[in-house]
Amino acid sequence: MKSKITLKDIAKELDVSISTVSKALKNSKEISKETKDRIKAFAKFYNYRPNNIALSLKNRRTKNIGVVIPDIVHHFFTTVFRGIEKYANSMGYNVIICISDESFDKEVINMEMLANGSIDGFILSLSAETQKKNDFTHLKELLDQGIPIVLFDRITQEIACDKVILNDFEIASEAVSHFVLSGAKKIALITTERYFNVSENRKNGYLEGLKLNNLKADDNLILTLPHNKDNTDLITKFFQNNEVEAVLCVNEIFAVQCMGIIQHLGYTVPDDISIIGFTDGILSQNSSPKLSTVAQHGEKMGEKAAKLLIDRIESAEMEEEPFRTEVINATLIKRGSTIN
Amino acid sequence: MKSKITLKDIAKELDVSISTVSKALKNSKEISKETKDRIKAFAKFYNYRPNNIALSLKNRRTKNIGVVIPDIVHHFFTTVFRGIEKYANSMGYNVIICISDESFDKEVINMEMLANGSIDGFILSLSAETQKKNDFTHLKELLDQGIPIVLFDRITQEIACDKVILNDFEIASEAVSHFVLSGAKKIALITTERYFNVSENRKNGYLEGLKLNNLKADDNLILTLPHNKDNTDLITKFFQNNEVEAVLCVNEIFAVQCMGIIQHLGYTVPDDISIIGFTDGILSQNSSPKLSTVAQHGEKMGEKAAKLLIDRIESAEMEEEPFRTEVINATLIKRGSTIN
DNA sequence: TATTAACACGAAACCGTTTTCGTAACTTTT
DNA sequence: AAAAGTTACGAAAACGGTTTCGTGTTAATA
Repeated sequence: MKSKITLKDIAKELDVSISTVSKALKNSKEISKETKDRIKAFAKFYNYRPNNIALSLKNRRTKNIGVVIPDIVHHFFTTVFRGIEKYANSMGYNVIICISDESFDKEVINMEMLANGSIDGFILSLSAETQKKNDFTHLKELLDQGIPIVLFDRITQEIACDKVILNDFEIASEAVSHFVLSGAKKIALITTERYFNVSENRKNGYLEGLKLNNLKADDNLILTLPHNKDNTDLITKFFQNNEVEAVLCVNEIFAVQCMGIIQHLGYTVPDDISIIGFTDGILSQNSSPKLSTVAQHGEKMGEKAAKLLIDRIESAEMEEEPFRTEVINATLIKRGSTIN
Repeated sequence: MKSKITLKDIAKELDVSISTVSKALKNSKEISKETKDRIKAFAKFYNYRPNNIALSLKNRRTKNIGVVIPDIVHHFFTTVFRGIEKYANSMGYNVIICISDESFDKEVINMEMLANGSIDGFILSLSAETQKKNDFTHLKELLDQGIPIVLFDRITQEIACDKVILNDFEIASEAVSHFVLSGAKKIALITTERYFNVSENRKNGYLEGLKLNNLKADDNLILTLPHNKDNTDLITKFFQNNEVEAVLCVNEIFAVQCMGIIQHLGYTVPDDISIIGFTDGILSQNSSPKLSTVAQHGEKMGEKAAKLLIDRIESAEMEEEPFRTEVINATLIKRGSTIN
C-alpha cells in the first residue's frame, strides 16, 4: 500500500524545496529546464496528483456543488440531476447530493452541513414541507453569506436568486386546447394539493385553456388528490360520478392510474376518454396505450441550472449580475392516449 | 453580506489566541469558565461553524463518500442510493455521486478525480463497459492507495473488497418453482446479454429452478435482448413462435413490455401466461394487472453497502479485517401477473 | 520561606498547496 | 572593474483549523 505522494515527498527525495517542486510542475519559467524535467519525471513516475482538499483550502473554491432534491426515486428529479451532473462534470465540478425527503428540517440541516466550506453553491428544488411552511430563512442566510443558489422547478418568489422553471401554465393550457381540437368539451384535471406551486401553475393553465376555448370551468371536474396515498377509490368515484371526455393529470402516476381505472370501468382510451399526463417517464412510455404527455426536458433543465450556478460562482467578485429566471419550454408528446 | 467567521476573527476580536478559541469551543478544561463563556457567546452570536475543508485537511478525513453508479434514471439504483444517503447522512457523511453512464472511461476518470483527497471511500456498481472489458486496474490502484471500496450488485470476483449482492440465483430458482406450483411447465426467460453478471446469475438460477422441478431447459425459451433497443418485434415473434405458459424477466421493463405484447396478442395475464419480473418499481406497481416481481430491497442494499464502507473507513489503522460479502435476500412479491 | 503543583493561556507545528518576495551566483553592460 | 540585470532557487506566509508543549502566575505543600 503506497500512500499518496505529496510535494513535500518529492522535494525531500530530489533535494529541492517544496516551492521549486510546485513551480516545476506548473511549468513555471522560474525553474531551469533540467530541474523541471527531473521533477516532472519523478512526479509522473510516482503518479503525483495534487491534493484536492489542500487546493480547496488554498483557493477557497471546492469545485463541488451541492444539489438538494426532495426525492431521488422520481423520474423527473433524476433526469434533472443527470443534466446537472453532466454539465458540472464537464466543467470540472463534482456534485454532492442531499435528499430532503420532502422535509423542511432535513433540507435545512443538509444545507448547513454543506455550507461550511464543502461546496461553492447550491442547486435546490424545495421540499413539500418548506413550501407549506413558506419559511426560507435558511436560504436567505446562505445567500447572505455569499453562497449562490439556483432554484429549479419547485421555486419561490420570496427569495432573489437564479431560477429555472418550466412553462407549466402555458403547456397546461396547450394540453387543454389539444383536447378541444380532438372534440372534447368535458375536460377534467387531476392534481395535487396546491402548496406545490407547479401544480398551482398547471391548474391555472388548465383554467386558462378552458377560457381560451370558451369552455366553462367546472369545479366538479377538478379532482385534488392527497400525497402518497392509494387514490384508487377516489379516482374511481370521480369517473363514476362525472361525465368526462378528457383528463389532464399533473403527473404520470396519476395519469397511468387513471388509465387503468378508466379501462377497468369499461371505457376505452382514447376513444371514450383521452388522457394527458406530465413527465415523459418510464410509465408513460410503457403503458398501453402509451401515454400522451408533457415532456419536461429535465436534463435540459438540470444543465441550465448547473450553468447558471457555475457562471455565478466563477463570476463572483465581479460586479453583481442581475438574477435570471430561465424558462424551459415543455413539449406535448402525442401518443396513444389522445386522439390526434 | 457577512462572510463566514473564523477562529482567527474571534481571537482577534476577543483579544485571545487562536488556540484558546479553539479549545474553548471544544470545551477544553484548560480554559477558564469565564473565558469559555465569553468565547462561546461570541461564537454563537456570530454563528461560528468550523470550516469543513480545513478540518478535512487536518484530519485527513473528508467525511465524504463517493458513489459511482452506471445510471441514475433507474429505479433500482436510485433506491440503493437512497439507502446509501440515508445511512451515510446518519453517520455524518456526505455523498458525492458520479454517473459512469455505463462507460469505462467515465468510471475511471470520475474515480480518479475524487480519489485525490475528496473522499474517504467508494461505493460502486460496475459500468457495463467495465464488465465487458474486464479491466479493473483502476480499482486495484485505489485499493493499493488505501482507499476502501465497496462493490454492490454489479460486482466482480477479480478484486478483493467488501461487496453487497442479491441472491439472484436463489430467487430466480424460487420464481421458477412458483410458476411450477401454479401449473406451468413451459417457462421462458427473457434476459440481457450475459456480461451483466446479475443476468448471468439469474439465468443460472432459472436453469436450476427448472432442474429442481424436473423440467428440461429449452434454449428456444430463452430470449436474450440487446441493451437499449426497441425490442417489441423480438418479443412479439418470441411469443408467436413459442408456446409459453410463464415467463421470468430479468427486469421490470422487459416484464411490462412482455405483458403489453402478450395482451396485444390476445392472451390474458395471468390465465394464459404468467409473468414475474425483477425490480419492484413504479412500473410493476402501476401496470394492470400489477406485476408479480422480485423485490430487490435496494434501500437495504444501499444501507448495508454504506455501513460496510464506513466501518472500514473508521476502523482503518486497525488490524485489517477480512473482506465481507453481504447477501441481501430478495423476496417474491405475488401480485396480479401470476396465479397464486 | 522555598518548592511544587495546578491553572490558564499562547506559540508553534502540522495538514498540502500556491505565491510573493528575497537573494546568491552568474552574466551582461558601461 | 564596478554596476546592473538575469537566472534559479528557497523561505515564509497564507488558507482554517487542532494539538502538543512551554511558561508565567497563582495556590498548595513541605
